Parts: sequence; C-alpha cells; structure tokens
Amino acid sequence: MRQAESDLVRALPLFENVSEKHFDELMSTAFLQRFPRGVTLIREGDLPDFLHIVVEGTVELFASHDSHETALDILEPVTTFILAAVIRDDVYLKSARTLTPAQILMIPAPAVRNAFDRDAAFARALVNELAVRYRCVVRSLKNEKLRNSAERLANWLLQEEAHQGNNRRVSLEIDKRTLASRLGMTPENLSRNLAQLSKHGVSKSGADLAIDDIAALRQFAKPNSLIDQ
Amino acid sequence: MRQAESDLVRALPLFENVSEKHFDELMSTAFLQRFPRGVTLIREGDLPDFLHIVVEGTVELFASHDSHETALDILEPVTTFILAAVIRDDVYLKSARTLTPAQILMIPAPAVRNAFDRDAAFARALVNELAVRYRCVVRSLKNEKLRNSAERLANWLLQEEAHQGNNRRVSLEIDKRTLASRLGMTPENLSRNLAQLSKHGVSKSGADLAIDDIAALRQFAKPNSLIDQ
DNA sequence: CGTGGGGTTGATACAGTTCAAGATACGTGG
DNA sequence: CCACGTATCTTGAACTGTATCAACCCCACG
Repeated sequence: MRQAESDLVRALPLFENVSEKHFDELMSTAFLQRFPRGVTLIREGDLPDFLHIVVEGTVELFASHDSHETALDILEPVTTFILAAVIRDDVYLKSARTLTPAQILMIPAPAVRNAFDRDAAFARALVNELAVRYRCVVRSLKNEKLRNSAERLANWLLQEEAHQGNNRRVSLEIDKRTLASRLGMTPENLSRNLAQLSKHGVSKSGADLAIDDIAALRQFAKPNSLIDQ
Repeated sequence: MRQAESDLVRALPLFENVSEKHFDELMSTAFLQRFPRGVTLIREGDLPDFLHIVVEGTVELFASHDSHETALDILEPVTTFILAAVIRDDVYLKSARTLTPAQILMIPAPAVRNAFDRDAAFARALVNELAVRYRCVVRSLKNEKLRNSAERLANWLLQEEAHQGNNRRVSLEIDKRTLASRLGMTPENLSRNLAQLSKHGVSKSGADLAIDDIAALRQFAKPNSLIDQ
C-alpha cells in the first residue's frame, strides 16, 4: 500500500485521533486489493471478515429478497462500509459489488474490534461515524416513505448537481438501471420520470442532463434539509 | 426517580459497564417526567436538549414532509431514542409523540456528551447501541423497498405474534391508523389488507386477531432473517 | 454488417391512494 | 342503563402511481 492511499485513509474522520501506534497496527494487517467491475465483494447473510474501505472506484450496496433486488447506497471514495456488521460481529444485511474497477482496503475484522477495545479515540470516532451513518439511513427511509418516485429523482438531480460543481449540468456516472434501483423504481419508470421532468426545467441529451430552470426543478422537488444532503 | 426505574435504566446495555460514578452523575442531572397521551416530545429540525428514554408507555417516532406524515418506529420500554442527534449535537431528523400516557427519562444532552468523552465503557456501549440501531433502520429500509404492503403487514403479524407470546393471537395495542402509517400504507389499505389475509390463515374480531394457520401465513409473508426481527 | 445490451416507448394490469359514505365502537351525560 | 355524539374503522368507487411485458431503437463492439 502506497503512502498516497495510506494518507487518504488516515485522513478519514474514523482514524483522525487514533494513535499512530494503533493506526499502524491496523494498517499492517490490512491489504489493498484491486477488483474489476462487477465483482461481488460481500454477500448479505455472511459473517464479516474485513472492514472495507472504498479507496478508488464505485461500489453499490444492495439487498435481495424473493428474487427482487434493490440498491441501498452507492459509495464513492473514501468511504468505509459494513462497519456495523464488523462491530457487532454479526451477518451482513447488505451485499456489495463493484460498479467500476475499484481499489478496496480491507482491514481484518478482529483487528478493528481489537483497536476498538484498546483505543478510546477510535471508539469515539466509531460512535461519530455510526451516528452519521445512522442519520443517512433515516434520511433514505424518509425519502422512500414520504416521496413518490418522480420527487425522489428530482431531489437526486438537485443533490447531484451540487455535488458535480453547481454548474447546472449532471452527467450520469452509473447505469440508469442501477440509478433506478437506488431511487426505488424500475428502469422504465426512471425513463418516464426523466421525460416528465422536462416540464420542470430539466433537459437531457443521452447521459448528460442539464438543469435549465433550477427554480422550477426546486419547486417541483421540494427539497428538505431533513431528508436530503 | 424511584429505585425501580433507576434499576431499569441501569440494566440497559447502554449503561451496562459504565462506572457507578459516571452513571450517578448522569442520573443526578436527569429527570423522569410523566406525559399524557398525544404529547409531542420532540420536533424534527430542533436541536437536542435531552437524551430520551421511554420508561413506561408507548412512543411514536414520525416525520413529516409536504403535509404528509409517516411513522418511522414505535417504541416500548425500555428504549432510548434520538441518540444519534444527541451525540452529533445536530437537529432531530424525527419527531416523537406519546401514544399512551408515558414516563420519559430525560438526560441533558451535554451530560451525555460529557460522559461519552470521559467514560470509555460508555463510549463503547454507544458504539454497540448505534450499531444495533443502524441495523434496525437498514432492515426497515429493506422492508419498504423489497415488499409490498400486504407482505409488510403479514410479517408484522408474525413478529408481533412472537412478541406477544407465541399463542397464535395478536391484540392490536395501537390505533390502526398509526399501525398503517408505521407499515407504510393508508388506514384504508390496512383494512383491506387485513381482510385479504383471511385467505392466508388470519381471522379477526375487532382489535383481536388470530392466526389459525401460521404455516399459510408464513408461506405468504416469506419472512427473512435479514429483514425481520 | 450483424449482434447484443442498455435504454425508450407503448399497452396493460396491478397496487395503492383518495374521497365519500356507511358501520361500528366508545365515552359522556342525561 | 340508555341515548347520543364522536372517534375510528370499514367498504365502495374512481383515480393515480408504478410494475410488468413486449416491441423497438440505438449505438458500441466484435
């Protein structure tokens, strides 16, 4: 593992106040692995072997039930995932796969629990990390229960526009089918919803979207700081 | 605050390994308050003043958006709530109201954060508590995204039957309108779904339900250990 | 040039909401 | 104890949202 990646991980809030000694111990047992696109990294129901950190590429968290599948989150660097399962030493509730070629840092789960037991700063950082994550899932749940699919799409567009630099353009980095699943709708429905949004200031040319009238889009989307961001 | 309630709270996993000294400090600043039914305890968007613990009665966590409201959880004793907001010192993402007369233990948020900074055992207990909560919300999100309303009801019945003593009867302790909201449907839809479940081994007489053929109900509900429980 | 996968479009069916009306249960005061 | 008024729940009908299935399109790639 090169210094560049190590620095990226070190800069994570999760490791901010961890002692040099404990951080080095964690990293000495960890390894950085490259995966091609479309690899399943973990499977729901399995017990956790490693804490995973996306260092490069995009990772989809998803879950299946009764021959249906839904995307629960889409992760970009630098993000830890399946932390709760590692802490509890309990089965994963989500599966994960790479959406692009990716580099994943894998820290053995026992090492994480060990550091958690011995390093108070790490334990405190874990509390903060989990609290942030908890709040993210609550937002997702509210998004699902309080909005229809067109509104979810509109708000996703607004967030993505901000994320991509506030220049009134959004380029779709991921499959529309994956985006549809992430937004809780079918690909067909996403297609129709996108077409409908032309009434609310959005125009599209292939994988590039433009927000021509952001006020109109906001009026339709009704963004809410207690759901979005 | 009487010894009985103090003991209940002390027995929570959250306080299990906290030193006597720190626990007493927390409790000395806390107070136990009685509320009638239907009182709003906290409002989403407000900053947290207290960590709340339901000691007696039932509390609904809910959220509103665009003149719609949805129940996110229904809590029974003994349960903490809005822990993540207290830790992060950030606005509540949920509101809470009493569904019955209730006793709530309220611990000032600064005292909680103080104990978290000084007591490593408490910090570790918080990690576990948040990890458990995180996993509960993930289950709820999967439940919403992967099941239709009738299946959610069927699985709720199965869980409730187990919770109420595995005697093939379920009595509705809460309003059907609240239950409907909790299960992500309208009261009308709940009523129709309940009627439909008579095809799958459930019979009803008012607020009392009986599961006459639990195998049939299970077959319809398709319970999943990675969503339920 | 085919071929195939992702995306779109159309037709249809089902799930869920809404609005309105009726039924039932429940607490209160007579 | 009954009658009444109010809440809650149920039922019906119409409508909206979403999924499904099938056909088609389009471009990238062999």
